[in-house]
Order: sequence, then structure tokens, then C-alpha cells
Amino acid sequence: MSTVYSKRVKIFKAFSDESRLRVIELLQSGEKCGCTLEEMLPICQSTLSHHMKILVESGIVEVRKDKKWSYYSISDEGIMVTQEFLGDLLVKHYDTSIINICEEKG
Amino acid sequence: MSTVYSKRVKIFKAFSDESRLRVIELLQSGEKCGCTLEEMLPICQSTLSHHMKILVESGIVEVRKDKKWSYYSISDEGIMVTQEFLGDLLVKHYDTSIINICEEKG
DNA sequence: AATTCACATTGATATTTATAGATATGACTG
DNA sequence: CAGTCATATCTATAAATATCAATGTGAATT
Repeated sequence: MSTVYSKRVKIFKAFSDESRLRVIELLQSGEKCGCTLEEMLPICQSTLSHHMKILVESGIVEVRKDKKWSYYSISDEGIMVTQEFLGDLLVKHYDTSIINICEEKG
Repeated sequence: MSTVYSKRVKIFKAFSDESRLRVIELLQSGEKCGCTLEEMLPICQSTLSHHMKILVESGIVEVRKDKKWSYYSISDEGIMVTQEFLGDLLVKHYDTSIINICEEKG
């Protein structure tokens, strides 16, 4: 995959799963450790660990490790990057032509 | 999948592919018909059709059919819904506790 | 009517992904 | 130092996905 798009795809994929959306919602109320998330979600430990890895590698979530615990939180940086990507994608350029070409050709 | 999340997942999945991100970028400069998109992308017709179906079903893209052509454009409604979902997900509630519980338990 | 064109659908295939069980690691506990 | 806890990784498997060739469809053209 082109590197131009791979980071964006990685971020959007991180949002593309119910379990991960639920994790993000749980993190809205502040930092939580893995075991707490596990208690609050209907998935097993290895599955949660898998999802957290995807969230962290996308940049949306940050980990802070202390003693035996991993504390996860939403990343401000990750939020900004995501919003920028989405903004870039969704801004329409109304000043350019919106006339379709095919109809003219046909 | 819970219906609470299925629409959100559907939208984020629509953004989770390089070809579809490129389609959205092409549509930023205005409505385009399928054959134009096909010319501008390194994918075959059936693959494009598949991607356009996903984009349309997610609500991000709209189709207008005229004669034998399908004209695709970014949906204002779809944009708003996506931005709302992302906003909902990423708003932190700083007023609630950010104290981790596990450390206290351990 | 036969052909061509734009697009959708189907079928086959390879890749990716979600999931859970089992195992490993590293840290605290008794 | 043996046991427990939190987490990560590995393995296997089922499901989802991306891709393209082939075929279907409906409309326009000749």
C-alpha cells in the first residue's frame, strides 16, 4: 500500500471495530488500565490485548506502563491527526468544475 | 454486531482502504462518473464498482444515475454524520475521575 | 437486431482480521 | 522461591475483505 495512505488507513481501521469503539468510549471518562477494560467488555484478555495494540499503533490511544499495569488513554495528538485527515478528505473544492465529462463525450 | 455501533463501523470501514480514500480525494474536485474514476485509478471495473457500493452504502458518497452513467459525489449529509461520530468518540470528559483504580487495589 | 458501453453481480482466490486457548514474561505477594 | 496477577505473544480457526475474470443487465448506437 502506498505510504501516503497507509497511516490514514491504519487510523480508520482502528475505528472500524465495535470492541475498539467501545474501548474508546470507555476511555472518554479518563485513563483506564487493561484489567478494568477487560471487566467492562465481553471479550477475553488476549483479544483485548490485540485490540489495544491496534489502537496504540494507530496513535489514537496512548499507554502508560506502571508496575504490572498498562494504563490506556485517548491521545490528544492522535485526535488532532485524525481530525485533520478527516477534514482534508471531506473538504470539497466547490470552485473547480462539477460538470461531468462523460455526458459530454456520450 | 450491536446496532448501536454498526453504522459507525460501516462508515469507518468505508474510509479504511487506500482505493476508497483515493476515490474520495478525486470526488473533492466535484462529481465524477464511474468511468472517469476507473480511468484515474489502478483498479479494474468490477473492483471499482465494489468500492463505490461500500462508499454509497456507508452514506459518505451519493450516486446520481443518468442514462447509462453513474455520477458519484461526496454527500454533505454523510460528512456531517461522520464528523459527529468522530466528535462523539473523541470528546474527553475531563470532569470525571481519571484516577486509575487498579493501582489502588494492588 | 446486433453491437457497444457503463455498470452490477457472481465466482474464485488470496489476504486480512477477530477471536479464544495456550503459553510466555515480568512483577508483585505470601 | 513458589504462586498469583496483568499483559503480551503464539497458534489455530472462522469470518470478512480485496481483487479480478467472467457474466449479466439495461440503455444507447449502428
